[in-house]
Amino acid sequence: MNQEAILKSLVADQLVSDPASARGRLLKEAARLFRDKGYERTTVRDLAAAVGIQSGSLFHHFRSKEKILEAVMVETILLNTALLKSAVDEADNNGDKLRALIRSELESVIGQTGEAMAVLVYEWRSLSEESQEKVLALRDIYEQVWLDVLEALKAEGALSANPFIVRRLLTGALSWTVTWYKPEGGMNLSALTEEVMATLSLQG
Amino acid sequence: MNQEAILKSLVADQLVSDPASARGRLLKEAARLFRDKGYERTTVRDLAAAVGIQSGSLFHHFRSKEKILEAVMVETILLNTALLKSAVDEADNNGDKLRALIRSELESVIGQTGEAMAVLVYEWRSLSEESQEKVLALRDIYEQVWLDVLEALKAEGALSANPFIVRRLLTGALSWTVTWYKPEGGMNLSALTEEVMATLSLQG
DNA sequence: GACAATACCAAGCAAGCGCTTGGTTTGTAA
DNA sequence: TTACAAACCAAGCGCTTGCTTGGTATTGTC
Repeated sequence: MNQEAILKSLVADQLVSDPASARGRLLKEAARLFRDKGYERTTVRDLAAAVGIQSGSLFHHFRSKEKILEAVMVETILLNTALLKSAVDEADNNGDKLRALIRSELESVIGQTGEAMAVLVYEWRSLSEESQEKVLALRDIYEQVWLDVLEALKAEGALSANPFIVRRLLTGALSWTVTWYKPEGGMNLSALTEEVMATLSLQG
Repeated sequence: MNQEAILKSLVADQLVSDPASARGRLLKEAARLFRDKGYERTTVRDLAAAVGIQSGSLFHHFRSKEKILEAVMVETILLNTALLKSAVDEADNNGDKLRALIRSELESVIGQTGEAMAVLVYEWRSLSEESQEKVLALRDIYEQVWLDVLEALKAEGALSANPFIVRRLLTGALSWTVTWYKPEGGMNLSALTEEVMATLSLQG
């Protein structure tokens, strides 16, 4: 299943907002603004202006500004978990599975959902505690996909370090790419993926 | 030269505030608050209360709230560049130099200056453009220490990936430790350093 | 074509924000 | 003791914030 099909399936199940709907467009703009200016610096007037309505009208769609942040995070993690699972399922050995995970996460961070992924990583503190728990539970599912592959690699001797530690180091390393990676720089996603594999000394 | 001596030397040169002075204590509290709540969520009233003065009195010490953030960042990077250089100078082969760099950066991120380091990494957007340039110039000096060692490792064949990319991946990986590493968890700094080395497949 | 339900606007409120002001206390040195 | 600067306080100004309110278009359904 390709990315488009996965998105459509999630929209059909009402797990993710249709990007064409009013709600979906607002979440998209919110992700962009939250990443560019930060959640706190982004005002409800900014959000409203980005979709061409009055600030008060926002509260017809969301109970509060924070609920917008929560929705951005929840929908992003649901979508990317689905994409990650799909990617890993298509590979048939653990080395290729790891490569697929790295590439999928890089795509999430750098591509379409990049703005929302950055928000997910860097605006954590702005969530209320209840929202944090909700997002955390979803995050655990995502992380388990990674851990299954890393533990398999460890078991077959291809990895010498602790899988939990490796995953945490990779989380930081991959999410940080959003601050420096520019596709125009001459290095495409495949090449970047291979550089990460090489850094782990796990070539082809 | 140990950490204490390096700090004293920087204080003597007036590059870093004495942690015992009013200014030094304010910067310490500011770093803690900025990390815990974020720069935007931290009010000048919070900052003032943390050192036991009225909010207006802050502006006797700093022209604006943003100048406080700038000072936290500038002093942190100056101190940690000095610590990093000192650490790398004490090792005598490139493998050990890399180990020293990793350990030094982990100490910066996790130890005494951890709060300020987190601010340096995650509150970038809240700086004015002029302040960003000032901090960026200092950061380049810090980064060059890393690049010298990684390029030497590449030249001697111990590293297969691109040194620039490796450094950027490590920046993310190491700074992210602040979100998950707890010394009480049973793993000390030396062990974590070795896990990072192992992840790079560069053991002892 | 009636009628809800949904989506939106225009106006503004209460609270909190960074920062300023005018004046007082504290420390230092002749 | 006097002189003066550095450090601080008490009060509050002007502005922005998230959000509310009461009302008006727009849309979908039978």
